[in-house]
Amino acid sequence: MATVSRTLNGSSLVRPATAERVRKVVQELGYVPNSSARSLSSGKSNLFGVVISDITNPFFPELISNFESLALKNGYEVVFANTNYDPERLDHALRRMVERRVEGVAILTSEVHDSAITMLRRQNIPVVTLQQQTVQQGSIIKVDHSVGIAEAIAHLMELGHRDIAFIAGPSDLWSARKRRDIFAAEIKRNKLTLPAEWIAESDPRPEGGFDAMQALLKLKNRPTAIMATNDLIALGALRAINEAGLDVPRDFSIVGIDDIDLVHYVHPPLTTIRIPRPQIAECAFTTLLENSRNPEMKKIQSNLPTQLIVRASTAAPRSN
Amino acid sequence: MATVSRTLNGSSLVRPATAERVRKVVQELGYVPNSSARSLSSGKSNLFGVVISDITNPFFPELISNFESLALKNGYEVVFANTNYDPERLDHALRRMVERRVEGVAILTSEVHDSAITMLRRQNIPVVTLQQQTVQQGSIIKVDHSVGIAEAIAHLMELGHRDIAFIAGPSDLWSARKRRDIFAAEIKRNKLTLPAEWIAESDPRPEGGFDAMQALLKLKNRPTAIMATNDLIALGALRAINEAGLDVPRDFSIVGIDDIDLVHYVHPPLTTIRIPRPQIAECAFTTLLENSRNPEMKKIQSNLPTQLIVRASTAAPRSN
DNA sequence: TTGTACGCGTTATCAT
DNA sequence: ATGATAACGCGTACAA
Repeated sequence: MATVSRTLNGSSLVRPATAERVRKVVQELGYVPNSSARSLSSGKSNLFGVVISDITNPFFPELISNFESLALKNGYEVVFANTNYDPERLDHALRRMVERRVEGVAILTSEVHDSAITMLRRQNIPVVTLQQQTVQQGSIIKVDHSVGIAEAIAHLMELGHRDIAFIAGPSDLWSARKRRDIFAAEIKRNKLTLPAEWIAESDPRPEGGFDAMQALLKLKNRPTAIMATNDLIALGALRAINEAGLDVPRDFSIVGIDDIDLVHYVHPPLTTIRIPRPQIAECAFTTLLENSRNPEMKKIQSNLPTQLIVRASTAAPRSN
Repeated sequence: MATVSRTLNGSSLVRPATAERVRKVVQELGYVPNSSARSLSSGKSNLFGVVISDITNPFFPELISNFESLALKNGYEVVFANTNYDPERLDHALRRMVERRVEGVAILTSEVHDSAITMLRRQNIPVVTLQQQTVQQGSIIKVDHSVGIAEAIAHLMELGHRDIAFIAGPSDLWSARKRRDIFAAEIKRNKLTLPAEWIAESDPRPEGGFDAMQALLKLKNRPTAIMATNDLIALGALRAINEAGLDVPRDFSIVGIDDIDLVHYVHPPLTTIRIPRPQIAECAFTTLLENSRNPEMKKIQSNLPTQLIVRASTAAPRSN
């Protein structure tokens, strides 16, 4: 029994001939080790948890895909959970992850309460979150949106725009408020005017952007450029513009955030602010890995840049 | 100890007062049960596995999302794996699922070898796959593509098209070959001509569609309509057409397959053949649930319809 | 209604 | 280099 275990775990304390014999029998019997028993006995789960808020937003699958590849390469497995923007589902998901004794959790949602994380910390489980002002525990991946947003506004101004609206995400999501505030601050810094009605609030999905844009189209004082808090919203806005018989970038310039692959494939390809997904995934993984090896739980902070990617959805405003 | 276990599992054989006391202590200690120990002892993992081939294709996240919701509602958890079209990763994923003693696996990839499934069947694990001719074991979800493809061709012919090309997926994927063959048969049935060069082969991602369409554009005898084996490929083709300065549907009509949400949000919105994702997810889940309750493992076969959804990417050909 | 004791499949510790 | 045996944390049959 012990020898079998040793063989399967590649211990060197087993005679090659014996190992061979073991492997043969294993093969014949179709024996597959039981990972529950394994982790119960060893005290190691070899599991990381990843929580995201919307698997339907292409931003996240790429994150997951990258994280999973890294994990597999390092002999870890990954459990996923999709909260669908529902805090209750977040709690459920984290709970289940604790039950599985994951060795670390990456919470890559836009909103996390401290209470959720406290549970994890009580169990001494390393946590990494995306930058969230409300959360002060665990390691944090900061994504510096201000640079990208500043670049975007500068780009639009250079093209001649002075009337820029912003379609924000739901204001109960901290990340959405944060991006909106950065936008507003940057607008102010550039001494542009920003009527209240140019800040729209939207569900973070394309439908939301569609609705928000329809509202903007009804305004008497229309902006000439639209920035959206994510690409999906920007796509929804684009559709609303098209359905109104108007054209991008002739009638409106549009800038998104995220740089999901699909913005290449719409017409016109979207100008957007790239959020470095591969780096986020890598950063989350390595942070978890380090934190789980070093139980001292020193907080790791990282700061990832954003960057404007200019494509065809921005141009000089029509009146120019 | 036993009383604690009973309390946590909601046994009625516990005096309410005791139960309350237990819960309080549990709360204070921050105790969370260990699911490994639980499933080791009970012999039940309460786990289903889901394997998909490309999490980056929006077709799959919706599948996952639906499946996960159903599972949670029924007290099950789900482990996912993304094979990235790599048969080796499929084997790895299935292996890990067996190690976790999942109570069923849904293999929702386009290609599965019998050998992979044999391992699962040896362990008496229920399996459900999408229709795959090579695989004869386990339950099967059939998706009837022929109806949708026939509808699409009829729709194009009604508009006046007679020259229809097909961008197929990689011919080493059985599902890709199958769709292509159905298309070819349907073309023949309608007595249309189908030069060999109108059957393009493509990577199943937008880049593939882009490249394939560029090749089609170089042809002397161009088709007037393009059908693609999935929506992502269709989006790639659409982009290639746009970049060539041409217009859809003026210069080419395009029909995709899948009906992913995003095809609403490109311009023009894509005509496509809807594959019923929610039903696939539900069918996969209920099949697994039934099969895992009834260890007799009777094969369940279901047949799901496809349906043409007409939007704005199809119109009469220009020459008409 | 509660507590005791064994077993689940594996790893780890000790002998051998 | 190998085998016996005690954990790991939970469920459960059985005793109390």
